[in-house]
Amino acid sequence: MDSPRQPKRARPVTINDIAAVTGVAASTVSRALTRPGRVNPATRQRIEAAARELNYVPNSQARALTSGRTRTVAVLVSDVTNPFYFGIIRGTQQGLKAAGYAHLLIDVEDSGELEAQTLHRMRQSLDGAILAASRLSERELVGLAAEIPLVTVNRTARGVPSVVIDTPTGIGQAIEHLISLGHRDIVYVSGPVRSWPNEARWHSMRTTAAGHGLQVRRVGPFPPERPSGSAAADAVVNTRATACVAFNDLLAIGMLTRFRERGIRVPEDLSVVGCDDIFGADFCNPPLTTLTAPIDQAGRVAVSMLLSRLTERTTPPGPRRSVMLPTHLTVRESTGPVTDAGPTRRR
Amino acid sequence: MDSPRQPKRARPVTINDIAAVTGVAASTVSRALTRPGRVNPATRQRIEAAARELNYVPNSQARALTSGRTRTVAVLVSDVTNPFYFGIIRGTQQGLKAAGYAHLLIDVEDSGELEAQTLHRMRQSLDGAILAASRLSERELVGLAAEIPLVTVNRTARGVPSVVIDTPTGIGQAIEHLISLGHRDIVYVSGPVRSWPNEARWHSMRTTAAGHGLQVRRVGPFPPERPSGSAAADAVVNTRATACVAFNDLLAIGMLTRFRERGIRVPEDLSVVGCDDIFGADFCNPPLTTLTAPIDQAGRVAVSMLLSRLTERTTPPGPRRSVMLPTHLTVRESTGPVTDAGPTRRR
DNA sequence: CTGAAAGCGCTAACAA
DNA sequence: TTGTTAGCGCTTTCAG
Repeated sequence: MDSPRQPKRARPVTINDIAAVTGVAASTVSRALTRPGRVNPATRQRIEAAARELNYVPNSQARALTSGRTRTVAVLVSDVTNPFYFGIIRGTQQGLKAAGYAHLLIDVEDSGELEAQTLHRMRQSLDGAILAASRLSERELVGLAAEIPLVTVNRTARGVPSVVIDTPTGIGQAIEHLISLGHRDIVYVSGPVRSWPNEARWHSMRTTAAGHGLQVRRVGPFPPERPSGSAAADAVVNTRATACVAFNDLLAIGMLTRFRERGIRVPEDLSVVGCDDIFGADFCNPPLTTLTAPIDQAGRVAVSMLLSRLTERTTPPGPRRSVMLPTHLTVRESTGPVTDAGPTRRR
Repeated sequence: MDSPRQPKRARPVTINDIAAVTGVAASTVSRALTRPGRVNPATRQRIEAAARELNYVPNSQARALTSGRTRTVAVLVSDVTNPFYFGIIRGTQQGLKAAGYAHLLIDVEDSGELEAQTLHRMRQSLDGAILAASRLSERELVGLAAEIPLVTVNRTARGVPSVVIDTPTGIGQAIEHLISLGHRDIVYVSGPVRSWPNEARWHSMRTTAAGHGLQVRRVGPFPPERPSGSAAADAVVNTRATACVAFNDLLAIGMLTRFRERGIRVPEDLSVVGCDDIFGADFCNPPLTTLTAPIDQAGRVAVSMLLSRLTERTTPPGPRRSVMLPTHLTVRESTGPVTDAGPTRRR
């Protein structure tokens, strides 16, 4: 017959074409393709054969229009530039692809407003969304969660499922590691004060130190980026502390560079601990002692929580509303025993 | 009236609701919203007011169904894990967001088959796609390009617009840099042989060296990942060359780690040059001399080429079918003058 | 088990 | 300038 081998942007094959070829109604084709078993095995086979023959691909817009499901999930990150999110992107990509969902990547540039707006506008084209590092208020988050299924990462809100990486507990380990090396004067290099993880880390650090009869100080806040490392490093040196814990690896790596410039030796003059264990933390100079966070895993878990919510019949109080992923301290070469030489030494 | 503040997943507002409220036909609402100017300014204002009032959000599936345009572009990478693609993802994300397009991220895992299949299946839900590091054959690529607008990155195919990063020319610079440092025995650490950039780099290296009366050798191929750096490093040492150029930074950084383990000093015993200048190349140990590639820019340019094709009325032979982006050599600390001590020295 | 028919929300002729 | 009328491709009652 007339099957001109799909010329440029040819009219795509539809279920009607299949119906015509097989001599059944379009609705039967639809059923055969979406709910086999609800259809006579014989006709089903004919339909499937025809579909294959014609190289049929279902039109997802049309499907979405009637079914309301788009098989698309958005992943919102606050800064595509930050390697931390690479892990999230990787993890969610893997999870979603395995489940046959499309992965819509959205950079909301640290703007809560943009975040809310985008989510609201896209709510009809999404089955759900994963929010990594949301800047939204609890109110906004809860409101949005009523519009569209949401899972947050490293952020909690009443009734919103979340996966949080337990860095605070890890911070406790880090502090004990430093104390065991003889450090008594430890400073926290703060990230954005409005960020939930930042405050949690600082709180945990203070508590742990207090448990050992120590007081800790804090410098900053600094934008959690590599260039801020310079100012942060200078601030730490100025405190005369012998060790510091940085909000994240990016900052810590930036600091390392600055210490090197200033002739301050790590770890001899100063011990440095980072957070996250991002790409690069193991090959910087010196390799960074850091809190290894299961970032990819967080992405995968977030996806599976979201998808299981989507496939639930109704909305019963899902079993695991929220999961906490443990971190562990990875000791490399940026931490060492405290020495007589103070951190103020210069070459 | 009855505006119950959108309860859970409420029936979304449609143009019919707006039509009812404003007392015009649905088609007028549609026009007012998509082609203002084709409608009476007064009624337009009433419609816009009502739309805002009701918090109307157009349904993109429905729009796509009739208009055929989805305002979605897919970005295919062959391995989300590779930092090189982070740059592409960043660049495309920025470009697409600025133009109001959605960014669908797809990892095709180095499989040409998966690549072709995915593209074919999604062709109706995409306005176009950007292929970073395609593994498809020329034939397949040209075929697919007839189905859906395509732009390739670092890959060319007849009639398919592309943006290619001119690393080969940069390689020439790198070789001259090494020669000027006194190196006469330089080896290429090969990436995947089926990869177009790999062959181009090798070819350029050979040609440049020949122009200086030098012969170069090649070791590998190695998977372009950090862990392969160990084997690559050992292979290079075995050649007794005094300098090497690696297919990419990932491999080079992996090699650096291995050299360090074996007590081989870089650059005293051996000079190392990478390619791409990915995140980390500047803070590894020692900081890597490498060919800085404008990766983000490549992503942005690819987007703008694609979008300009999409908005062209027909398909006239677009002015710039293909662009070439220059690279430059960034000299850091992994290259230095050749010394008497051979590279075979061990601690 | 299958067919007919009614939309999903929107756009695009074609009239008026 | 606006309204009417068809669909886009698919799913989903509701009959048969």
